[in-house]
Amino acid sequence: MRIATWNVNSIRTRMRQVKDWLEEEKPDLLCIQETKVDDPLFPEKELTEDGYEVCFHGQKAYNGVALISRHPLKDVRLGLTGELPNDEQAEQLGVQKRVISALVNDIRVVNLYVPNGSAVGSEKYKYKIQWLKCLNRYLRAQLKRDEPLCLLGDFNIALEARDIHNPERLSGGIMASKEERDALEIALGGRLQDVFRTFEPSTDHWSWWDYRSGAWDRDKGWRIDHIYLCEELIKHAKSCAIHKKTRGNVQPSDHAPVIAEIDWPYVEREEGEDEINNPFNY
DNA sequence: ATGTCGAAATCGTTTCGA
Repeated sequence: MRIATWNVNSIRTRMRQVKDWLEEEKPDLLCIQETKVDDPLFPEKELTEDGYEVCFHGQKAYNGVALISRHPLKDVRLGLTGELPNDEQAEQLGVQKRVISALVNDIRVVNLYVPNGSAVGSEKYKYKIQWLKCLNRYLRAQLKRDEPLCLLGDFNIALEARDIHNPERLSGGIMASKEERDALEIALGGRLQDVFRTFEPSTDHWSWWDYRSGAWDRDKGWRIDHIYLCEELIKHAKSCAIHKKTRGNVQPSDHAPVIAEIDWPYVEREEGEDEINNPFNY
């Protein structure tokens, strides 16, 4: 099973590129962020006519998330609510459409667009920290369910120095401050592994390049788009790649897709099954 | 550190968010 995340920065502006990428890669599931469109205006038909099942949770101009799937989307959930009853904080934070989740091939997939936070100490930064604390509570409840979990999306946080092109200058600033890094680590709770890092330990792998300051031309990027897997799934992870090429498209998103391959659904082989099922048994 | 984007309203130029 191949699962991808991509902040498309407006689905309506990027639809041609999304369709081209889907045609080339044929992932089982694509999770997108920053759709920037109200639900009634989501271009659903353009995807369903290509054989995808789609669910979305959007708003005008800002935020918005969606799932585009070759498999049935079951038990779709919107926002960080639904885990704890009468969760006022989750309800309040749910005004901004940043979370959509579903069961896909028995995997609980949670697609996130974490707040950017603007500048350390700002009102938006405080909101980001509150939001991450709420995510922590949501994941604590989710992990108790014993469903295989895949948490992915645009985290707007580079957790380590190797995830930033210039850690000396940028560490401590927005997307790299201690408080937001700690808040994300706590939410991950030592139970979720960044699948990209299980295959690639080195720096100079980015998923986002600012439109400004010629960041793409100078390859000055950040790795802020992640795919986290629970223990059970990480055992079956086969690869993880950043599709940097799309950032070089005409009128690109500022983010590139990240895609992971998992050997799933995984069927445990019985002792002697090879001999029974393989008539050539050599 | 901001030189660029995308969307919306204040409408063709400005404002906000990233």
